[in-house]
Amino acid sequence: MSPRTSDQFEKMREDKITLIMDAALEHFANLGYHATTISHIAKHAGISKGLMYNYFESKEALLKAIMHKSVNEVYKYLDIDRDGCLSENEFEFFIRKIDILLKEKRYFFQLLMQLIMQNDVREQYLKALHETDSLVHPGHEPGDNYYPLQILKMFRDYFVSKKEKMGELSDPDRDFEMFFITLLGYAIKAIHSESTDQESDTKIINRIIEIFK
Amino acid sequence: MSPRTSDQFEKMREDKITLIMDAALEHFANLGYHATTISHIAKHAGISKGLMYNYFESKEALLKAIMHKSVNEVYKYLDIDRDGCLSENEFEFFIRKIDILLKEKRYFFQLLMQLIMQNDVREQYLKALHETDSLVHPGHEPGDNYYPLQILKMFRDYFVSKKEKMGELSDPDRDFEMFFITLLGYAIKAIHSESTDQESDTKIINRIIEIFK
Amino acid sequence: MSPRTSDQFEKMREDKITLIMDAALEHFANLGYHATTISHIAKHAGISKGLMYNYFESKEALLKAIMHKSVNEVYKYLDIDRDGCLSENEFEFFIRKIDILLKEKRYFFQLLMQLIMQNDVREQYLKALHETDSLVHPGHEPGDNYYPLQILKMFRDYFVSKKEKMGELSDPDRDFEMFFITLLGYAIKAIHSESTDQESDTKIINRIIEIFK
Amino acid sequence: MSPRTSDQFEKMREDKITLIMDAALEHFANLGYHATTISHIAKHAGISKGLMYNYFESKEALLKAIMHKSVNEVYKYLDIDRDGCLSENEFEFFIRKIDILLKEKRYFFQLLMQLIMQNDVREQYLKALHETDSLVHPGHEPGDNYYPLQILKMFRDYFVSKKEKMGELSDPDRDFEMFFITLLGYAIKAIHSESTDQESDTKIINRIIEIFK
DNA sequence: GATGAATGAGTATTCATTCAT
DNA sequence: CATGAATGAATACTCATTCAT
Repeated sequence: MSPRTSDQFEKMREDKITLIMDAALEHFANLGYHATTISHIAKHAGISKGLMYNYFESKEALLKAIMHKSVNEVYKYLDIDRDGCLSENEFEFFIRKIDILLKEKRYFFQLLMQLIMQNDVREQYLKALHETDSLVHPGHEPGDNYYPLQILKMFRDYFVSKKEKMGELSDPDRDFEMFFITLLGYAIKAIHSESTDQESDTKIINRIIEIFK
Repeated sequence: MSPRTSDQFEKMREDKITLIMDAALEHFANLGYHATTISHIAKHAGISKGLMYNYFESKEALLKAIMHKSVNEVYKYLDIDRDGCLSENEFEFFIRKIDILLKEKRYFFQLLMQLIMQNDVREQYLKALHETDSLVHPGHEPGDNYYPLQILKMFRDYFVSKKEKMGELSDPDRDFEMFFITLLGYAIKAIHSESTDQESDTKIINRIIEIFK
Repeated sequence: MSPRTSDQFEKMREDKITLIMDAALEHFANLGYHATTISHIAKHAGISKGLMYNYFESKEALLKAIMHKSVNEVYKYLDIDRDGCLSENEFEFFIRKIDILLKEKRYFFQLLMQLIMQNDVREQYLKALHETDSLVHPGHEPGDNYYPLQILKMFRDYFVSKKEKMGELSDPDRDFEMFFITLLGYAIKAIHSESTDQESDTKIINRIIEIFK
Repeated sequence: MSPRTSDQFEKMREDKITLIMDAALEHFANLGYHATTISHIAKHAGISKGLMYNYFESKEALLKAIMHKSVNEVYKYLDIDRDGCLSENEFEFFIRKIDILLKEKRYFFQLLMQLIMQNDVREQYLKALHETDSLVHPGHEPGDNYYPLQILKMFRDYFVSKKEKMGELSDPDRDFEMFFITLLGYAIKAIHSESTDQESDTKIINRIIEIFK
């Protein structure tokens, strides 16, 4: 009888926004952004088409909101806000964390990969990532694009310092790139394989750690 | 003004088809299949929209024709129609061939990746690959999907026989998968990096050979 | 905390209605009826969309209420409910009153002009004016459309009687029409000119009086 | 059988564009821009909705094209590209021309008036008129907005020079403005009166000429 | 009364596909 | 064979109106 309070409205909004984003992310991941219609999303979220536009200005705004939120969640989970330096144990820990993320946020990574595969989107998206990165780690300028993402830099540093410590003859840039492509390949396989054969995946993760740690 | 022979006509037809397919492949790779319009393709190929429909039944038929042709070209180039067994030298040779292919058929692989990233398309496309595979290698049935692609089987066999020969303690399935994801990661990086830093790429390829040969 | 009397409620109601109508009139005048949204109006009036529907059945009902109210206010201000006959001084007085009205009710006249400019609305609205006119002056039937508005009749009569008195050779119908279009042109200029250059306007009003008095 | 020539296509395009613009202008004038739907226009023009977009980028582009074309036609008909100075005979001639224009291009002027009545559109449109004006009369800069339209300037000059010649005590600015609002009032009445009572109109036009010549 | 979330019919716009020439 | 005008179904988006609280 009495009108809803501001807080109640806020709660409703939050819930609905989450509902819509989840439904949209799933469809975007499965069908691709362009092939996904607002009708699809609305039906799957159990709302009317119009309601989506109460919360998101456009289909593209919805996509950006999803990506932004997911990227932040990933950042938060990875917790890279430490000294920016990896010990060997941290290295292993990180890789296992990433593996968990890949599976928990499978839809996000599927969508991310799709977007990155599109030449026109990739450049634009990488730029946005830069900015997010700069915001999270204020030490870096938006223009500073040698190591666009802190997390990549951290891993590269790991291989550099590893060489120093070991006095090895290895090439840290090459090692880093080998590590990067191996992880990339694993990620793609992991997020797209239907039967999550966890045992097989664990073997691979262990092997990656064994090789690169 | 002598009437053209039917051979000449056939030649013109082929040229036109190639023209259209090339234009379409480039756009599909850059913008994605859905975001690419027939108008775009036609304008870029220097023909009218209507003409496209003289050669291809639909946009989807065009896509399928492109994929079919490209897959065949790749098969042909890789020349896997031998005894199906890899020696060490052949292994190295293969990887180097694949690297060349990735760069020469960059647009095809970019498109292929995009398609494979889409859950609904992937399944369907993998099935089609099976069939192509079966056609090329009549020993296999379309339903037989343990080794969907001969080429994959060949590589797995390589790792199996390597173990046998070496009497090593390695796990050939794991090694094969490590090899697969490493190559996959490399492929994605190679086909999408703007500046084809050949030197850096060669380092990686050499390292891959060094590790897995 | 004593319960409000129904008079107090009625007063609040009236205030709210006025608030909404004022906000709506301003937006209708600036953007046009169709381009103005209920959301715009509600936000500008500082109320919710839903509340508007407590006071007005629909957007169109709101428009009609605004027009009705404004027309009545204009009628009241012009006070044409006398003997229906204009002396020369009354003529001058009237024109000056109209000038004041144009500026005080600028938004109303802007909206009125917009509506009148639309062929489909004009006819319908003129009919409604007739009825209002008939209500105010019960001597006239709704169908009687020779002198749709008493005020126009009064002015025409003025020009007729002026001729009679003066014994001039003038054509009262033509003079009336000249007067009408001059005032119409002045009105449009006056209500739409941003910088209300009162001096210049007064010159014109004086000139109009000089010519037609 | 043989494909159409470029010329044939061009002709078809021109015809269709004219057809669409005519249908659109009529509807815009009758219902207003916002209340007119593309479906309305398409149905009235006897074409599909989609076809409109072969010729005009958007509904707004269609409106602009119509206005641009009409303004140019009016300019051309009025032929103001002479010495920019009006003799008394030319003055009379002009007014009669304008009267003809008002009736021949009734829909355009109805639409023009509607647009000008909308505060937000007016400013924007006047700016566009400036530019058109500057293009037609290259002596004027876009920024020069004292006399935004050559045609207005010409008339004002007429009243200035009239005073000089006559040595009268008149105020040319006031006279010009009286002339302007009279013509404006006449225009509005003329383009909106259903029964084109030509006789009555001619009387008024004659009177206007008599007064202001 | 008051709120703003929710609806859905309606509108502009796009684009694969057809077809007369 | 070749053209591009033409179609219409589908899609993103808007907004007056309703309704649970």
